[in-house]
Amino acid sequence: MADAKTVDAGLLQSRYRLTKQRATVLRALGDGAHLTAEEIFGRVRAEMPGISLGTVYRTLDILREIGLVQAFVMGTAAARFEAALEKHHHLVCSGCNQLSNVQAERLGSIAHEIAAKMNYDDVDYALTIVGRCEACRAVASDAALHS
Amino acid sequence: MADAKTVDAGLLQSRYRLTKQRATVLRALGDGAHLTAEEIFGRVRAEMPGISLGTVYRTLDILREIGLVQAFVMGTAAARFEAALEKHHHLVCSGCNQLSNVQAERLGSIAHEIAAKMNYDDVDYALTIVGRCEACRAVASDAALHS
DNA sequence: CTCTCTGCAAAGCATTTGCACATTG
DNA sequence: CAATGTGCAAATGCTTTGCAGAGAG
Repeated sequence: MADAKTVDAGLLQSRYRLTKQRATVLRALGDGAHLTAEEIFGRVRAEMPGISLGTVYRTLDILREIGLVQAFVMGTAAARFEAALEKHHHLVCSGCNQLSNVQAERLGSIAHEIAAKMNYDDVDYALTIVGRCEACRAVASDAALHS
Repeated sequence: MADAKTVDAGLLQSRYRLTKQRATVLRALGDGAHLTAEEIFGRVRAEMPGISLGTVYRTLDILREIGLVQAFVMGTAAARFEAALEKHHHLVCSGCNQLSNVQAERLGSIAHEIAAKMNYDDVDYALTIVGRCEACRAVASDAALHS
């Protein structure tokens, strides 16, 4: 959905300017990680020491608006951002908050059906699955033994 | 999933005490509304003027832990809470943030399949559909005409 | 050259928390 | 009574914003 080439093109085609900061923020998400704004700030600062956290937030907001970045809002903790590659959903561990990407092709028709029934258009959808990962399960049963 | 009776029972069976504040907060959500903590605070204060917002937050947290309340985290805005009645999902308007409940029975098997594949247990899932409601669509096309 | 963007630092806001007193079971 | 819960108010932490100077097209 957005490879290295479409990244800059995406900005150029939008009403936004292509600046070093924006390109760098996008590159920071290039490895598909789910990062907080602060973590992105850290990565970006490595090659652009003068950048400010405010700019990172502003940039992420723009990139999200254009569709190049996807945000995942955690409960209380900081939101996590990732490059919008292919459509996917999220599996979160209730114990350690580990975030994984998962596919769910069959979802599209379900979501669109529901939206149509309610007379909504411009439809998008996101499935979040919450569960306990293997590691956290181990820790939990371990704790039970020692109590 | 939680009618008037199970409400108090839920608290009693838990490791938490049944206090007036907790019962009142639960009652405030009795009509199925999606309310922010501040709005709940307003409702509760009507019949319990001395209650504090901090207590509302603490109570909502407990009720969520017990499973009597479901929280829906909006992007930047305040989270919205509702009584956990039957399993359902959310349809949000991207224009006005109107939040509606929708059913999606077919989702369960999909979510569990995915979680199982990743070796997660204790699975829950939530589908959020985002779209533009009829009213906002009308406003948008209206604005286009006048530009 | 003009319009947009950025850095900086301060503000905003939802939510959390420490502490002393009140309540519950 | 002992353990929990509550009110109050201050603190926290993520995110946003106003402003003046810098940079893109």
